[in-house]
Amino acid sequence: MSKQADPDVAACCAPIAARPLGPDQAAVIAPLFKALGDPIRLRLMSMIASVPEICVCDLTPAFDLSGPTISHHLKVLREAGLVDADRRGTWVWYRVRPEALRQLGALLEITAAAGEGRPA
Amino acid sequence: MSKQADPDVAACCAPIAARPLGPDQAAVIAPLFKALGDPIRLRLMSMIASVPEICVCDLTPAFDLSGPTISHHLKVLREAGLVDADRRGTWVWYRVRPEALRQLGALLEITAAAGEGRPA
DNA sequence: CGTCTAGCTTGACAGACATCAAAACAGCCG
DNA sequence: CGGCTGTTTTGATGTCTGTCAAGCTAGACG
Repeated sequence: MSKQADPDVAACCAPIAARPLGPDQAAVIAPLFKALGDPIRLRLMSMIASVPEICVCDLTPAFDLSGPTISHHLKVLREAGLVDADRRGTWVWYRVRPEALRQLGALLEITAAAGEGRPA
Repeated sequence: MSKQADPDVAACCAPIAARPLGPDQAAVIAPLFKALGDPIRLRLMSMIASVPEICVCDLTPAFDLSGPTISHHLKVLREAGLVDADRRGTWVWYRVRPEALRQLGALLEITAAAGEGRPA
């Protein structure tokens, strides 16, 4: 376990609207959004984020999908660095990585510089 | 122009971590994240969000991609409801839809309920 | 009307992705 | 050890996506 890509958090902090993202920063951040860009993964993410931690055995039955498919989606979230998992005895427990969530949230903040002050 | 899907903003407001997203809400929101899940689109989005509005003719030369490809990505952003566009004379101008950005930002906020209070 | 420029649409194609079945792996318990 | 449950990996398959070339539309300008 515990094998998730560390997405070089330092590369991005300021909101998307503060100044244009460079190609490198975009290449680092886009995969995080992509990981959330699937309804199943978004629900998984929100289920995991709603509690301190949660067992795969509680996630799988919430979907009309095979076990391997859920496992695949969890792996995507893991490799994006959005969640963390470890096995405890028979079961595997997932929890969210708050930094990653916070980082994305900060990116979407709308600052004074943004398209807010537009007339129409 | 001005043909973007209106993603039923009412369906979601509270952070992802507040409570699990229902399948319907996830189906509405995931496409927004998906639209941001491509490096090119993320850069386009950030370029558009950095100024009140911007002409396609200023976006295209920033990338090593054909015009049609940029146009395709802009269409994806448009149909996701993240940006808005209209033609003014010869040029087409894009601007961000602040509500959409704000909505996504709110979703990623980490509230007291989240995985924060975990011991290790 | 004719033509030029800016941008979009269509068609085609290679690569990526979601899904499942089958097999493998990790712990428990008899 | 041998079987049992829970989870991940592998392989195969159909669908989706990013890209470009070629063709098309909208407006400006004679």
